[in-house]
Amino acid sequence: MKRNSRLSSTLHILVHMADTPDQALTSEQLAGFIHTNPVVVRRTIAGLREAGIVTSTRGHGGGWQLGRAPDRISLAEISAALGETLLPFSTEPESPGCLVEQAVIAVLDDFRLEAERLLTERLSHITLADLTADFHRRYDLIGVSSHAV
Amino acid sequence: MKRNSRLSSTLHILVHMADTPDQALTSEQLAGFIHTNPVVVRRTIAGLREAGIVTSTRGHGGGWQLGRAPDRISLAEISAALGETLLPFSTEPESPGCLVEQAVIAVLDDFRLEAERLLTERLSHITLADLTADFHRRYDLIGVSSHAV
DNA sequence: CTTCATGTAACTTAGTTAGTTACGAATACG
DNA sequence: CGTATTCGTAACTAACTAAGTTACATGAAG
Repeated sequence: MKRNSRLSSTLHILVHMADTPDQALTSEQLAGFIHTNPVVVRRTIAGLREAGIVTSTRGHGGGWQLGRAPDRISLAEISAALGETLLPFSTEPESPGCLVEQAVIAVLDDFRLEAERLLTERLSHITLADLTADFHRRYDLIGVSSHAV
Repeated sequence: MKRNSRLSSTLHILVHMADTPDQALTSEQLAGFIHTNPVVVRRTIAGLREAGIVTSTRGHGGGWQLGRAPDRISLAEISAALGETLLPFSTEPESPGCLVEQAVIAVLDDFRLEAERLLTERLSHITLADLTADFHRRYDLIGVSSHAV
């Protein structure tokens, strides 16, 4: 199965937004960060706007900004707002009435429910602020090492 | 993203195989259980054969059987043998050199590694025998209730 | 040596997602 | 004003994936 890069692209964009909190970034600029098209960006983060994670303003000087402080935006929320599934397997019944299938689906659904709870719990402890902090740590390290050389 | 039903279909097939341990089931019969094509079945469970989870024999009277006892076949092994990814998101670098991307990928990879470890651990505690037991429990319940009525 | 079954390659079809074009709606600025 | 800028969104195209299908070679049983 093909893996989805929307979560990682979106986080990339959001960290850039967190890094310039005083100015709105246009879809065009955001698209530049992840080498894609402005329309793709708008489409992708439309769900984040509905979740209040980002705000958008139209017209001159408009663009995108974070909807609240980075330490109050968790990866769990972002993932949910993107409409991503944490677990990729489906348990749609395909042979209604087959007891074997019912048993398989029951066990798999139990597992999925518990797994989703667990993963969401963990993702809810990682915030955008953690990502920007990690970024700045890396940035400072580069600075120090180039200074030292 | 579209969800993958290969794990659940394969489990369905395997429970049927576990339920008739003394006879080999043909791809044709297995395909019937999940309403698909024999070739799709062979292709799907080819990986399970390589993992020793099932065996196949050709020619007259041939077909598929479990490679070992159901209580020694875990869902973790099955999932791995299918080549499924437990987590659907990718972290391929797309802007090499971008420190923001590096930070995002580092955090996401950490999360994925830990999540995969956790999910695999849980899946390794669920065996095919658990599934067949659940199936028989359901089967007996139906039997009892129709007897009672 | 005929029949049955798997193994596998090659092709077709369907469905999903990214990318693109186009244009309407809203906002700022002179 | 009205013009430039920017988002919102629909519609289309292209690329990719996975399932389904056909065909045939290989191997085993009788």
